[in-house]
Amino acid sequence: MTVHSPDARAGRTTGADDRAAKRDRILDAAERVFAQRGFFTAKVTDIAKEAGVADGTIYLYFKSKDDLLISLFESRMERVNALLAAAVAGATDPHAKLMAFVRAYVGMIAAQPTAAEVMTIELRQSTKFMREYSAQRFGELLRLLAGVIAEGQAAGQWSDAVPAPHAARMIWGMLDELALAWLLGRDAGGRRGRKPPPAADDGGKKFDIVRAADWVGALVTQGLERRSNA
Amino acid sequence: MTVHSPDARAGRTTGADDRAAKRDRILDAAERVFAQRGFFTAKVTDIAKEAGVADGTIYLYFKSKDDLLISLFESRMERVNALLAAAVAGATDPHAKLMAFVRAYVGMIAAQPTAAEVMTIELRQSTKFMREYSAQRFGELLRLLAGVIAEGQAAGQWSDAVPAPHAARMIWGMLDELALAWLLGRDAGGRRGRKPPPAADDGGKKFDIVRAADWVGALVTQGLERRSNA
Amino acid sequence: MTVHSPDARAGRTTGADDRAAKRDRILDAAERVFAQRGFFTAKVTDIAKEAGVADGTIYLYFKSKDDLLISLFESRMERVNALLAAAVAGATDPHAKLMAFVRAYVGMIAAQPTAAEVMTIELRQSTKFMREYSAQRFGELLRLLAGVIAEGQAAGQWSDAVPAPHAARMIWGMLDELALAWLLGRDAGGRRGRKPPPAADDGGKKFDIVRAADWVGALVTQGLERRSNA
Amino acid sequence: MTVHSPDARAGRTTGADDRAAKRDRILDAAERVFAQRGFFTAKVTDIAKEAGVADGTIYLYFKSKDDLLISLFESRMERVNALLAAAVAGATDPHAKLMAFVRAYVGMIAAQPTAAEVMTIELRQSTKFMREYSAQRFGELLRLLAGVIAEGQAAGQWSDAVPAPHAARMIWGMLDELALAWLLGRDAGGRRGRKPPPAADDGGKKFDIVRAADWVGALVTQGLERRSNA
DNA sequence: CATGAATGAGACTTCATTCAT
DNA sequence: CATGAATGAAGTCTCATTCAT
Repeated sequence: MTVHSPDARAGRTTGADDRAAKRDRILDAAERVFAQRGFFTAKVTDIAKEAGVADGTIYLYFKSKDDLLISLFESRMERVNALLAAAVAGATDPHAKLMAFVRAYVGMIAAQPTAAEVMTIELRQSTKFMREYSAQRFGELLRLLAGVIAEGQAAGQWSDAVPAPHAARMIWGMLDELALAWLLGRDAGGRRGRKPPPAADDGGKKFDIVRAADWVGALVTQGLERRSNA
Repeated sequence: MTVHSPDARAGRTTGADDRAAKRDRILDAAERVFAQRGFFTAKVTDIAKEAGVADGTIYLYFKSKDDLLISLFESRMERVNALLAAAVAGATDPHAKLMAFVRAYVGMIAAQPTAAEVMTIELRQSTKFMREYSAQRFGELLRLLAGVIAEGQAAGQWSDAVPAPHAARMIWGMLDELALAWLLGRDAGGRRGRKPPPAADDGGKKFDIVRAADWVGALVTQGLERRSNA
Repeated sequence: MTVHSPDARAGRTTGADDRAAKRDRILDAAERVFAQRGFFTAKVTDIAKEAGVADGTIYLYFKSKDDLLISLFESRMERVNALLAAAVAGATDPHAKLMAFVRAYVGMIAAQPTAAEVMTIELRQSTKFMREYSAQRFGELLRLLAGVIAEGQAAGQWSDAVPAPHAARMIWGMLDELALAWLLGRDAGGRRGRKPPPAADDGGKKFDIVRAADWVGALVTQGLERRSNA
Repeated sequence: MTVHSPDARAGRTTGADDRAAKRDRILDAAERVFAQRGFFTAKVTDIAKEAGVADGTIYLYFKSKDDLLISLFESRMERVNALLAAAVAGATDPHAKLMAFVRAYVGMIAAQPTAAEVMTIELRQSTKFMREYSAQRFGELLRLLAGVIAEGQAAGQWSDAVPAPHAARMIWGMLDELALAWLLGRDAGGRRGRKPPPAADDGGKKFDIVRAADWVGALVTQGLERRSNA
């Protein structure tokens, strides 16, 4: 039976897998198109074309354009959270966990800039609805990080001057801003050829995002102040 | 008062002032509507209604909806940059300058949350064009902050492990993320009544944004690590 | 009929034919609406309604309202030029060719007054752009006619007191003006019920446009002057 | 009283004259703007600016944009009809009258091309309403010409194979088409730099419109045919 | 399931006209 | 009379979504 199924050729397996595969193809296409055009500017037709399906097909897999956006966010966020959780789980003490988190995140940015661009720029703040929605999902990520901080504070290793949840926010803010700067700086000048004045560096031009992990580590753990005994 | 001015009668101001005043009224209205609906969702009609003018009047003051957005951004950004510059100028040593910057910013957020919401959420990443455009304007702010950092580093007071421009980015990221958390937490639940699970605090709920200045100060200058000699 | 054509079932034509057919339906509808309301006064909605399609459908077949106008002009002009060329080709000597041209044209006016009205009145001089555009297309028609004149002049049959291209223009002017008079006279009084004073006939009231061919023939070949030997 | 009137300076006379003068200024401005942009494309603001008055002022002299169009048409048509009538009145026999008519018309075209452009192109066929309206005014002109023809026919000088009113139409058509060709050819290539293929002359390029009077004379009186006894 | 032509609500923007000054 | 800022109706065009094939 499977042999004669039109989908059985080329090693394809079940219909359910086919369905999932096509859904993923659409999500990947949406990611590319959103990254290029932005969510509101992106047209469903563009995504369909990029995915190699008909416009109507999109609606067999997603209820609406909004639903597609949310599903994409969901999908990528799961991936991110899983990766970060694994990184943290692979370390032992709080400091190592923090660095693992930071390194995992910047590594991901560097490895998948298109996905990162969509996450960092397009998906986050598109609509009020999305904003509230994403807050929940980012919550997981933030709680993971806050857990690490709290652990370090509980161990007496880190100061508890800053409540762990807010410290987590702040660290996340650093990472996020660095990611944004790197992503926007990547193709600086862009299609408009308009370059910002190169004289005064505002940190927005090409730099090594992976190295930025060390900056975050340095700032977060030791701060700017020179240690008297260092 | 002087009766010979053609516009002085009946307390009327000059035509130029009238024009600027109405322009401002439209910008204020746009700010409120963008904050409520988001840029793409906001309709020109809504803004006109909010400003108490006819639809067509908008186009006597702005070339297009895009132009309105950019003008709003420009206007608010000037205000922000001026305020921060003044705060920094009022302080003497790098540490005081940094704290002045941070306090001025969080104070502004607290004082004008609607404006802050638009700046932090809507205006920043609306379109590719806007993104590039805003990058330039944020550049000013970042260079101001980077200047303070560099000054502290040059004075030997602060470590130069992190290049000043990137340190500025990171500090900005912290402030921005805290602002975002506070702004979204302010009316959490929103018009959809959907509340995030209250159990695990992710730092997104009501907190005192002004107090957050101290957190930033603490984290930036001393880091998390407990001083050996403290 | 042949069952193996994938589109032959149920008498359906090919998709390409469908597309062309609907395009034509829209053009026909536009012709009627332009004739009735004029190009600038005609609303896209009117055309859509007349064609029995949705507004948006127009834009699946034409880039803009302007494009629709141009396409209509193009379509009708091709038809006219082909008909006139065929008429001329079917005659042998210059005089016969001239009369064939004239008769074909007035015949067309009589047979398709709506199309003629749009060609003669609406499409010709709508915009600067259209004007330049149409000049090119009318050029073909004028060159055909000029060729006939030149042939007669070369054969020594006709005087070359008037250069052929300008003679062609003049003959075309006669035809055009007669067509205009007839078209406007057809439904004189129109929807406003305002009738021109019927006393003095200015040639604008109902007359037989087909007979006008003989007038053109008479005037063009012999002029008004009575022949001394006639 | 008149001395102190603000309008009395510079030899200006009564208020009524002022009013008429400004009305004329607006009409002249409208003529220029219509010639340049076309009736539908021309904006009332453009005309006001060209006339050096405020937008609202237009409405103190004309009921509407349509009224302005009609008044302009009226004004220019009166001038044309008066001129042609005078020319015809200055001649004695039908042939001379005909040539006087023709020469007066082409002379006018050559002398006032802007006015001619508006008459020939813009004003004639703008709207259904205008079309019917202009038919009446052109009627005068056509009746004048038809009178000349009829006179020649009555004198036995000219064949009555073509009814005078229709002969008048045809002659008018020649003149009109020549005028059109000359007007459009004047600035051929125009603002788009798109030149029609120069190879095949269609009579649309620069020629002497005044000489065209002779062509009309030749064609109308003698036709194309070579006289056997010539 | 897949297609993609068709739909039609709704957005932005223009511009003739008005009216308070 | 003159002004010109304001009005708001109306038009063109877009694009998410549907549904017959």
